[in-house]
Parts: sequence; C-alpha cells; structure tokens
Amino acid sequence: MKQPGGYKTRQKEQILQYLTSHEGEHVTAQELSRHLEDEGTPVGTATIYRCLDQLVSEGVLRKYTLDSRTCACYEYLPHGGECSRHFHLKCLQCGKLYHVTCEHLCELESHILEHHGFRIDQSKTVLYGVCAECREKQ
Amino acid sequence: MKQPGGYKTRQKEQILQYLTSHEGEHVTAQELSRHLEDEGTPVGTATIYRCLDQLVSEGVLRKYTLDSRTCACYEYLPHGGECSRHFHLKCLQCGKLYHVTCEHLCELESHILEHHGFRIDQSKTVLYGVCAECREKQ
DNA sequence: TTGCGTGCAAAGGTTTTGCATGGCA
DNA sequence: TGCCATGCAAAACCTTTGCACGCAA
Repeated sequence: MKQPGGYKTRQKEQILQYLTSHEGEHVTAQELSRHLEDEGTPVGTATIYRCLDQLVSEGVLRKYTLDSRTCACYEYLPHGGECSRHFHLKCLQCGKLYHVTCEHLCELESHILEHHGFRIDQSKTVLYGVCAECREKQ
Repeated sequence: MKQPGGYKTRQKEQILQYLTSHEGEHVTAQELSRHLEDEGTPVGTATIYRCLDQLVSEGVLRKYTLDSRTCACYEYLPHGGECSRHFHLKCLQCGKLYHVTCEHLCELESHILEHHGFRIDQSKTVLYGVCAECREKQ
C-alpha cells in the first residue's frame, strides 16, 4: 500500500470506475480497452497498463494470471485494508472471490510460521478452486 | 491422461530428462532451451513448446502460470500426478519456491471443503509470503 | 515407406519502453 | 511553472503456426 498516487485524470478515473463496477470479476487490459473505446473515450494501451500497475502497487487492485487466459487479469479489492486479515478463495469457474475469516486459517498461518519458517502474506495469497455453487451445477 | 505418445526422439528424451532431474522445481521453456544449448545439443523453440504441451496433456508435467513470471512454468509430476499433493510457498523477496507436504495443509483443504463448500485446487494455488532465510536477513 | 517430429522463420498476441506532448496542481 | 500522465509507435517477449526436410518404426 503506497502513497495517494499522483494526479487525478480522466483516464485513471474511468479505469477505476470500470473495475469497481465489476467487483468480483477478473478484467483484462484488453476488455478494459475495448470498453473505453465503446464508450467513446478511448485510452491508450500503454496508459491502461501503467494505470493498472499503479493501482496494483497501491493495493487497490489485485493482478492474477490464470492458466485459462493468455493474459493477466485484474480485480478490484473492495474492502481495502481489511483484506490483510482474512483469506481469499477464488472460484476458477465463476470468477467470484470469497473472503473468509476462519480460525483454521489463522492456525494454518501460525503453523507454517512455526514449523516451516514461512510467514504468509494474506493480502497476496489467493486460494484457487471451485466454489459450492459451481460444483452443484455439475 | 493420454496414450503413450508418438515416436521416441533425442529431443523428447532430453527434455523429459531435464524435467525429471529438476523434480520439485518450476522450469520455463527458456531455461530448458538455454540448458540444452549449453549442453551442446540445442533444440528448436517450437519443438520445446510442442513437447511440453504433449507431456502436459499426457499428465507427465503440470503447467503453471505464476504471477511473478510473465511466462509459463512446467513441473514434473513424479507419481503420475495423483500423489503430488503438496502446496507451494513462494517467497516474495528471494523468489524461491518451497514445496510443502504437510498434514496441516491437507486438513485445511478438507476443512474448507466441508465448512465453506470450496474445493481447493492445489495445483493452482500458491501461498505468498517471506521465507525464513529472508526474514533472518532483516 | 509412412507419417510424425523437427527446425527455421514468420506470425500473433500481450506488455513494456522511449519520447514528445498534454494537463493537473 | 514543475512534474507527472498520456499517446503513439516501436520494441521486447512469449508462444504458436506454416512448411519443407529428417527420422523413427
């Protein structure tokens, strides 16, 4: 999580606006570019990538690289700072992101720290899998 | 998991040989290419990718896409894939990847499945944090 | 001999970089 | 005014594809 970030520009606001209105979904740079063009307010590719990177380093977005896609996905993180206190479960099928606060996970964290010497950074960690809803559909 | 695959060639054997001798590590196509060139037995890029894809579809290798890397990683699956039930811990500072097989993690998996209805896919999940070595340095 | 495997080069797609210009504060 | 942000184009990368030739079975 860094400083407030630089100037406020039309491009930056539009990019963030799109991401926030697609909470819980993963968005690619290309989708974003296409959307902004359709809106009649195109933004250069380089700018899109630069803004996304900036938002990621500010902790506003999270960057994913899913196997199914050939390109990176970005997702808005709604709960800001709170996300460092719980784990994230990301459904590979519907793309939904679940925020889980659970003693088991806290225990896991301390177990790994004590027995494996590794301090997990919850804000960077995402557990991937398939959620209950999607499993029922099958 | 498919049939035995086609002909046996020098290139195919060397690629598999490298992967098996680096069990537990994530290898990229580029590293593989570089290695084979250093050995004095270079293999064309296209061939490398074609062989890797083939081995993945045969279930011999697993393909990853880690966030930190921009390219895909491949890993040999020692026991036909089913027994490689371990989690990955990735150090954000030194970049090292740790493979952890631990009952605690298996329990965690079943806990999340039972209590949260979410089936974790270990092959897609990487726990990020800081390893013991890097923490000592600080 | 048959047809898959290989290597080269070119194409394709995503992301980054250089540089001059534009715009916020 | 001082910087950062933007846009364009080109570059840098990773991966795939087309095609002629090579080689395993």
